[in-house]
Amino acid sequence: MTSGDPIELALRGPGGERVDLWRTLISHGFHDLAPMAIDEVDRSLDLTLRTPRGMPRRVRIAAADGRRGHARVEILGRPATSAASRDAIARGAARVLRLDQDLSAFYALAAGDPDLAWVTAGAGRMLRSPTVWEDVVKTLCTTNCSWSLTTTMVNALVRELGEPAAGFADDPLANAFPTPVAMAGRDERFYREVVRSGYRAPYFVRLAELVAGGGVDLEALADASRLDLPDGEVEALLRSLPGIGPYAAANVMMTLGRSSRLILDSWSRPAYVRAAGRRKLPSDTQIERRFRRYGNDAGLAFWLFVTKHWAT
DNA sequence: CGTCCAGGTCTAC
DNA sequence: GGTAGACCTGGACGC
Repeated sequence: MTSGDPIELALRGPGGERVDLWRTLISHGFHDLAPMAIDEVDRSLDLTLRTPRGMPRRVRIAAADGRRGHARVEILGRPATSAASRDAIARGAARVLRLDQDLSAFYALAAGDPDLAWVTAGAGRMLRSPTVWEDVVKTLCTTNCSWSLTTTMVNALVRELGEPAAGFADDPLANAFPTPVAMAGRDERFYREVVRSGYRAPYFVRLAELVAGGGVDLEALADASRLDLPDGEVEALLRSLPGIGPYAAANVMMTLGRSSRLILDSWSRPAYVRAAGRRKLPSDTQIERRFRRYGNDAGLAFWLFVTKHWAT
């Protein structure tokens, strides 16, 4: 094997569960936000990963042809890399696909639910960003606005403040997502006038300063060693961040593999009504009751319930 | 042209 | 603790 060969990842969960790669890539809308880019024909996802040293690298994740149950991670732009960079890229890709998450207990429950038995074929991994920071900022960009404005804001952040990926100098939307330090270097006026973030501008400034200054360690929330931390504490920490309320906290938590909270918003509520074949919108409490049997995975069960049709 | 509202949150009662 | 009202932006509508 040379340094330019694609990296292969076995698509199996820690409990031996099946992993549906495509279903994972389209598990929620963030695959449409820069620097990620989905190709629905090729069924591949491009994204940009930082490496310990050197420029960020652009990679493409797709099914490995000829090897069932494996994903291929191709390094784009400048394929040749050091062993350390390849290792970082392999770990980054596995992290984005959530291959470390054990869904076997959830699948055991879902198998007995006629509405959700289908998920045991490999659904339920929520695509996540290379960093918790990126998922928090992007989630903030989804609050109280249309998806097109979300795209406008994220594109501006990546284009203006992200570090170019090796071999992609002419494609600013392939830049790595900006670091907290890079975002802390801009003022409220920049976020209003360039990013078009409106009243969210001061949130971006405060959030970036908080994280860049070490006041909050978001990345620790993804550490396996912190899994003993109760969901309530994680939620409280997220809710303490500027602009992060109940919806945003639940959304970030699901990317952390903490899916006890239902993501109830103006999109998911009507989606539930359609998926359940109901005529009118039930209260949030009624919806929560339907998924209570899933315990700490209630939010995941709800999300899969309302996005079932995405796969087909 | 104006009004409404999108994958909400914050502040002030 | 619960609930109005304000809040940027831009696309989709109705007039």
